[in-house]
Amino acid sequence: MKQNIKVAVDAIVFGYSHNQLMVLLIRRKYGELKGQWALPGGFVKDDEGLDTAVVRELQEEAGISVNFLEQLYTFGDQVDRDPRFRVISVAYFALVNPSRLVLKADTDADDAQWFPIQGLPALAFDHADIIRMAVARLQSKLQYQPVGFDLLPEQFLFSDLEQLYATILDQAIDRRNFRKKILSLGVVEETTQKVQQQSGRPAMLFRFNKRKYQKLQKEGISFEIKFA
Amino acid sequence: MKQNIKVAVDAIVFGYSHNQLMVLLIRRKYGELKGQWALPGGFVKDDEGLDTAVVRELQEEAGISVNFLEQLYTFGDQVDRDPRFRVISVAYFALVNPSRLVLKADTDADDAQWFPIQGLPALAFDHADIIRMAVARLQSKLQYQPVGFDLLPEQFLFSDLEQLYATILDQAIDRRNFRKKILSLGVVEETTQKVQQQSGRPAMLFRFNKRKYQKLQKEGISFEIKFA
DNA sequence: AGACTTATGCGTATTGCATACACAAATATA
DNA sequence: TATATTTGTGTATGCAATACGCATAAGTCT
Repeated sequence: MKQNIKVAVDAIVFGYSHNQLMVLLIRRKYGELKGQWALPGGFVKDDEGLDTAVVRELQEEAGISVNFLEQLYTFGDQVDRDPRFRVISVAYFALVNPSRLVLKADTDADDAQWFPIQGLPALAFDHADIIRMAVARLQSKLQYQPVGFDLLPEQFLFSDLEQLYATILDQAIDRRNFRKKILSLGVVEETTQKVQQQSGRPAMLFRFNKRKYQKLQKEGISFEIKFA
Repeated sequence: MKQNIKVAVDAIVFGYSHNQLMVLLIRRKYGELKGQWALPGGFVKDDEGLDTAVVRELQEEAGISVNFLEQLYTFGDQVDRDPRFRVISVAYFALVNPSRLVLKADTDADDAQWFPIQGLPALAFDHADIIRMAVARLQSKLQYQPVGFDLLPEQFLFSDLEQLYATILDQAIDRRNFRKKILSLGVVEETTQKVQQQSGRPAMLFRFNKRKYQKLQKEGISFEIKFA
């Protein structure tokens, strides 16, 4: 059995800070593409699972562990997507919340960096395409799964959640209807704490109800078509 | 760069006949697992894309070409899913309509066969898991994409379409509401032909409006959440 | 101190779509 | 001719998404 194809994993890690959707990128240190920015990832070892490989690479390259991880798509239709040799890449979709957003300087701090989704640098390989697909996935996910939890801190303002949806979906949101919708799902709870912003009425802090959240994450948000 | 992982593709091909959901399986001819049933598929060549590989394998192993093909998932978390050596498999989801349902005897007719989803034989590798995931995908797809077209003949009865949904989703359907729903999407058109079944009122033949169908297939069926 | 600005929090009317359900039409068969 | 069988259509109800207005609680400006 002769076959000469290498298997890599890549991760698109999304974070949310300062009202912006961010993506984690790594500056390549070696080889032809040295200096270029790319998604974190690398080759899979012979004795490790694909999932294990992503987790390891994220730890090695950015010292980060994620809140949410799922397979996105496997890129391998184009034989020459890697200029060096034939590589197929299993791409993973990941989310981190702010408490894990800080990049440890395991590797040089300079090599791993967050970029806002609108201001990405030139990327190696087909990584720009991969990110585009990941953004689409995030957007659609937002509509049928309560994903916000994995991007927000423990406690947050309702306006934060609203901003997050507005930013990622890139559309205006009616605050009142949004609130009604989210509260009706029962995934967020009011805490007893208030927070004072710049000016205006102080806001209540909210937190996610983890149980209901995880339940809904599995089941999906309540819309199924029922003919019967 | 030392890595010893082989890349395979497998296809879950669904067909629909005699009011049953069918899956295409292949009997393995060689090796340790000789005689066992498995999904059609095989190793990817060094100079072909993943998508090309699936199409080729389906042609080689069953002499079949499909109506719909999309990537399902890549299986590679378990290192020993293939007893021979490390293999990751990119699984594809495919649909064929009855006009292509016939298996050419390219290979022995005996080696490729349709099985009803409820009556599958013992399967090699983790192929039973793969099929389970594919069925779930088909069921959910049915709810947000007009998939029926790729499983039905050019012209069909409304009751066929209804039966198909009922069979795959495994639930009873209210004929009147189903009809209303589907017609409101505008993807099916009445033809001028009537057909007489066993007894009862003769039924009109319908066909899909390909344009609207393809449009909806890309956009998804009309439910987005709009907060604004 | 009072008027104004800013942001939060809540309520109500409307509309559209999913659901539930009943009967007429057109054929075969007994 | 009556009965069974399958197709085809219509209407009432309820819930959820949308649209929209206003009160509340702060800071800020004059």
